[in-house]
Amino acid sequence: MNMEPINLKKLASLLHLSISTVSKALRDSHEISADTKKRVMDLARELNYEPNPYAGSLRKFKSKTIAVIVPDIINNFFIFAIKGIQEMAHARGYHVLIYITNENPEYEKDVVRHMTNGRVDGVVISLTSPLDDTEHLQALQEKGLPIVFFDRVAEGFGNSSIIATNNYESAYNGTRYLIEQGCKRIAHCQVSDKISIGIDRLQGYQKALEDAGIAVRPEWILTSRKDYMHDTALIEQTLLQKNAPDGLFTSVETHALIAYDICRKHQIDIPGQLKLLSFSNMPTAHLLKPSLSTITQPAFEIGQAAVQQLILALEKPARYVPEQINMDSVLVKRESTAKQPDQ
Amino acid sequence: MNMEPINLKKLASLLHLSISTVSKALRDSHEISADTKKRVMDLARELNYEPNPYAGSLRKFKSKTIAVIVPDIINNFFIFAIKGIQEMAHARGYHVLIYITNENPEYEKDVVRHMTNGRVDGVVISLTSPLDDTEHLQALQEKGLPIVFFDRVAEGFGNSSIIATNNYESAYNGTRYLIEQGCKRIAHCQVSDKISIGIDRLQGYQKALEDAGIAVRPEWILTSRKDYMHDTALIEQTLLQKNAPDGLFTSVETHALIAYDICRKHQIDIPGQLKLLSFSNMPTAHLLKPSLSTITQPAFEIGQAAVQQLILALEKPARYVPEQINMDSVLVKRESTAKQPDQ
DNA sequence: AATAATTACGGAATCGTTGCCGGTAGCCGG
DNA sequence: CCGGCTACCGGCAACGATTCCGTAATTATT
Repeated sequence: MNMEPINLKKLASLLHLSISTVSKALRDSHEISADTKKRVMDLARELNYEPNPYAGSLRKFKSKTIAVIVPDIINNFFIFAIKGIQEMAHARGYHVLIYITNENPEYEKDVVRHMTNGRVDGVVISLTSPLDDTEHLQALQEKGLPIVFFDRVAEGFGNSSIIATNNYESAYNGTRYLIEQGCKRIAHCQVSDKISIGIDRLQGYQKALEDAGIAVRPEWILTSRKDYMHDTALIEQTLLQKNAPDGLFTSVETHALIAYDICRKHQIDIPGQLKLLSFSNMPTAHLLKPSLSTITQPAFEIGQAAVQQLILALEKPARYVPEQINMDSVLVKRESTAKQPDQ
Repeated sequence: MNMEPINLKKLASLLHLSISTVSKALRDSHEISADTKKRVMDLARELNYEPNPYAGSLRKFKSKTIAVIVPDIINNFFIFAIKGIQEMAHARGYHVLIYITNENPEYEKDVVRHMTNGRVDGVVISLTSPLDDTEHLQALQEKGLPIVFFDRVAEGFGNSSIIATNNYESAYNGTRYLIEQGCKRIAHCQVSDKISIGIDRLQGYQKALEDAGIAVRPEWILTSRKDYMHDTALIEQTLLQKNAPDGLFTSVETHALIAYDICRKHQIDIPGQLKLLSFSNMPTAHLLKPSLSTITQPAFEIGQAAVQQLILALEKPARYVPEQINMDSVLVKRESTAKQPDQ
């Protein structure tokens, strides 16, 4: 069952040609006659010859492989982004190694560090590490590996493109929308206070409150620890306090779902007592009870754009200039933020 | 910025040692003195030396890389399975290449064919190809590459483990449950009539009908073409005909969501007019309106088990015997199948 | 004290592929 | 008839790491 492998040497001996001739024939070199090319290609096809990718990588310092590093996969944003990354990469002939850091900065560092050995030509990453702790990324840069950030980005990396959404504006508009719907006490649940999207979205939220003349209450800025139990307790306690918020703006769909569960448990009416708005790419948002108002990012397109930038950096380094691409997310208004009769 | 690479040669020259000595020292060989080992390891750590994986792969015919091939990624079953695969693989020191075939058998064949070149040590796959068209998998087998199937499996591959759920029993129990809830006219939407889970689930559905003395109506066995428009039209037409089904049992969550949309559009009451049951791993099933009754597979565990089997085949081929592991799925009863007062 | 065994290291081949260089045969112009 | 040109092909040295083998120096054995 374990057939002996077919390689150039094998082909060459069968065809009574030299290895280099076979190699050139397969690569359609002009140095080889049409006759010979045909003989070589026919036999290669017949024997199902597939060049060993690692031998080529060793010579050419290119692996035609990229890494995608994401904090989480149980999150529809990343699912759609990965789908975009995957499709674009394969369309351009690249293979995709996937790494899930589980929101663990130490693990992310490990993964990134082991990436300096030529296994991949470039990296597409959505960070879980705090913005002030990025030496592991610097190391990659120094090795000359192109990096493209998406969604959770780090700025100030000279060579790196950044693909993100208009987080500040989205959060501003979302918060203002909640205010327009009658909310006066809006809490915000951020994914982290140390990463880009956490900071940008918080600022948008704060600015919208200020512009409406509403004081920002620090105790209503909830910061996730990416721990289900902790986050649940934090949100629950906030929603159950006296004079509780009448609006909740969450930064990831997980927290919106937690809020749903809490409201069911304690019979808090959405949107009557609490209006809920969340960044989310859930395909079921419109089917929930009540349907969930969302700020939806173009996740698939973000993934595609990230890979396009990366491949540009890899294949036309001369023509490549790092770009900061900002895509618009859309606010989809549904029942969870509906204005009530008495409001 | 593009620092010169550090490899064994570089380390050797810096340490005034030979390449082979450095290599052995790093691998903790007994041939090397403790002194030298320490000198080597210290410098390697200081310079952040990472061995080139492809050079080793070339010599040892092992890449420490596996491929996971799935038909789709916008499907929570595969999401959780991929998470399980990923975690287990990384825990055992393997890298994971991901390929999404988009339910396209031709693309799957392409991917599999290009896998015979040593890029991966083994393959974890959920099939999209019909059961009677598996030469591409035979080719892998002949090359000696271990394959582990999960969920959508192919039998009769001597070397291959199979990880699946009790599809027949689950479908039987699910259908019987619908009957117990008062359904008399149950339609079934299968994912395909040519793959394992499609066939097994259909048989379970049919047997449950027979055992209840209900005739199987072929026109109520809907076969997906994995095309959103087509599937929507098919289900819509079935649900709108006169004497329409009073129960729908779908094999993938996508079709359940389609059914939700159709029912909303045409004001068909769930569960009043139509009871809905679906295989699904949706985290939002309990939050839908109405909440969705599901048959939920242990997707994460299936992914883990698949990789465990694969690594066993790779690392202890002598001790490895192909296994057929069947895990139980659970039927979660919710509103979409609730018995009505008059039933 | 002579031989055997052990320790610690270096040399060189090897994995499969690429690409530079060189060589031969045939053809043409001068 | 010879130099130069093109078309076509082969030899060989890499790429980075592993591993078999060889060897010198030191230690152990009888």
